Amino acid sequence: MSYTIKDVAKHANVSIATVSRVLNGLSGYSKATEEKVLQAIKELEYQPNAIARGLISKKSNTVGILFPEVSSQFSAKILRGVEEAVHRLGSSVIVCNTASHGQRTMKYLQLLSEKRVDGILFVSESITEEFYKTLDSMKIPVVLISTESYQYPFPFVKVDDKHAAFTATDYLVRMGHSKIGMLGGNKEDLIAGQPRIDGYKQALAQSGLPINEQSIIHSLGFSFKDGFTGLPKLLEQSSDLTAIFAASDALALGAISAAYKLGVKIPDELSIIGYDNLPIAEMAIPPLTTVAQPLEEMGMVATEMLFSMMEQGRRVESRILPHCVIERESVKEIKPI
Amino acid sequence: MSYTIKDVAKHANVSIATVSRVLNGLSGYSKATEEKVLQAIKELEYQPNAIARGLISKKSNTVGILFPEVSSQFSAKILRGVEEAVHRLGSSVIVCNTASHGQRTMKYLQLLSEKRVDGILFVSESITEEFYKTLDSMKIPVVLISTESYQYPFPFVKVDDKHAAFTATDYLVRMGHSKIGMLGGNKEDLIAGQPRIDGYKQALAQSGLPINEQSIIHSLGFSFKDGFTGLPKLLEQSSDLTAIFAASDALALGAISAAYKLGVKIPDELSIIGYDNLPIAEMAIPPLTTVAQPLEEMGMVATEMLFSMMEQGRRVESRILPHCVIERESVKEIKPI
DNA sequence: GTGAAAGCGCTAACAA
DNA sequence: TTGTTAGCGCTTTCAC
Repeated sequence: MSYTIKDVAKHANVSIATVSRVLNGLSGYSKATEEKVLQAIKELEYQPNAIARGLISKKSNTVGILFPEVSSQFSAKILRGVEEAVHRLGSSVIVCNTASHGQRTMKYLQLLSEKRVDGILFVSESITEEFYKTLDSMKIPVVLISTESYQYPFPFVKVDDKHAAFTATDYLVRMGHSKIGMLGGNKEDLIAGQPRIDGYKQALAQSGLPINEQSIIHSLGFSFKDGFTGLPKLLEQSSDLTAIFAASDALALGAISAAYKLGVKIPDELSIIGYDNLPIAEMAIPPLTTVAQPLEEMGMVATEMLFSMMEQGRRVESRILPHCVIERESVKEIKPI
Repeated sequence: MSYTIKDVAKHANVSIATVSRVLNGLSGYSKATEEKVLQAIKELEYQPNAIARGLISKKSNTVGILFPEVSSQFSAKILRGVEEAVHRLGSSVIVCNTASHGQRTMKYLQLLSEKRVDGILFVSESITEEFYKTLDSMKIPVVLISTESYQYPFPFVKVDDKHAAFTATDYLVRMGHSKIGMLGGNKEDLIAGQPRIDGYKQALAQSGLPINEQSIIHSLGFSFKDGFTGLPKLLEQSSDLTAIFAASDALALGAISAAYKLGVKIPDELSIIGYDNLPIAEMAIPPLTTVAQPLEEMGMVATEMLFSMMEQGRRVESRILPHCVIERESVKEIKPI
């Protein structure tokens, strides 16, 4: 059992109130008592009990973060930014892996509520009515990362998916491509799925290029496997493609592996641009050209938003962070005909 | 402000002691009062305050985990296993990114101590005397993951690095290779660096193959970049190598990328086996044959060890988890001469 | 079967 | 400048 403020008080021959004062850097004691107290703290190696502090201050100095999948590179990068900012701001972060499972998410929300976390970060998933209700009843700030809600008023930080997809596709156009296919994620996904398809189509339309539904593959997810199985299908449907926009880096890597198996040379016979700029992008062969989302920064910005809501008690503006294309070697410039 | 046990008691017309009893599933009340209390809890949507509970029970139901780098795939996989087990066991996990920085680590230890976490998981890094002292003074269970300490008595869970490196190298031998090089990590690293080199040498020795220091590159780390710069050097020192054991998957992928640039065909001209079996291993071209560490399982097992120490108060045995080689396509079988 | 009351370690209002 | 005291929300004796 470690020492309490009482022990320190006794040791320093002062009251616990005085100890509390020097502990919290308040005024109301002489230099001499401060010395005495500090000395006692050092001698006893006293550590204030954050739980007792939390009980009275009604602050746990802890925030919760919910991921559909903590072990993905995507989540890990966001977590890195969050962890950095949270600690800089004097708090800790509890991580929860929801596995995109509603009931599990509810259990976590319950848990975080009982633990009296000061705020919640919600990543990638969409907010159901059930989530909203309990989030709302907790009366603590919530910030969404890499997702948004059209129905519920939570501030968010993300990239403009449609715009980023436009940028990726437009980059391909500028590199001389006109037969451009897309390896899409789940089109039911209104936040990260459909908007990227819209951006792709808009880029094509803006350059006067035809939009052909045969040139799009809609996968169920954004995974390597989806890309691996998706590419052959896409090439079968549209054999004259010279470039592909993949809606995630994992999808793109899967496509590259499939292309390798098919003997299709990247980028000589087929160019590919990805989306995310995960660490794997630069490990690809060839290194993957991709549209970067500033994941760590998104985590940091979201955390800062959360804290300013916690401190000032008022809502904060959502933030759209800039994306940019990272040129590597998976896209080849071709001469327009 | 949410409701307290007092409100529930008032609402149900019982004492707070009774509410506490039903909350904790203790005996000492009639079926009828239980109903009343449960009803009141439901109506008020009462949520017990875990902080108040923690103050009195002296348990925070929280454990801390320290990583040198949370955002690596390696850490993320371990975290996934830990998160799973921790929640199954009724706790939460606070993550800390030490950046392999001593002072930062000390700050986190301090923080976790003040938060009165029930246990600590320490990943990949080695325990300094300073860490040991504060860990020891916290008087809570500690379990090491993917590292161990020769000087301090913390139980650990890891793979047998030397043995796993032996297995990897021996696999290459069995596939007919006799000119085998190694892309090593930091040899100053007594836990993950040197043992893998030892395992490699032992496998060679056991098969009567010569050990040539020119066939080993010692990098500073285990990263993609290290592999990328390491391979050309290795090939320059020993141009007749037919196979390479890389001490990590990242190192192996870096080597594969470098080989690609050099025009060296994998596995036709050079075979490569990795170490870790991260998700990136199967995304490589060609898919990487590697020695798998069961990272998620390591996280789960370590967590279970931690909890059994917390509950039973006594030390627990360290665990060496089995490794195995995952055959993919980066190693070619060659006929012995 | 149920309630009153003490107290976990701390902060903050109020006195002195 | 300093101490006394009343809680924060809960668990747990100890009475009844």
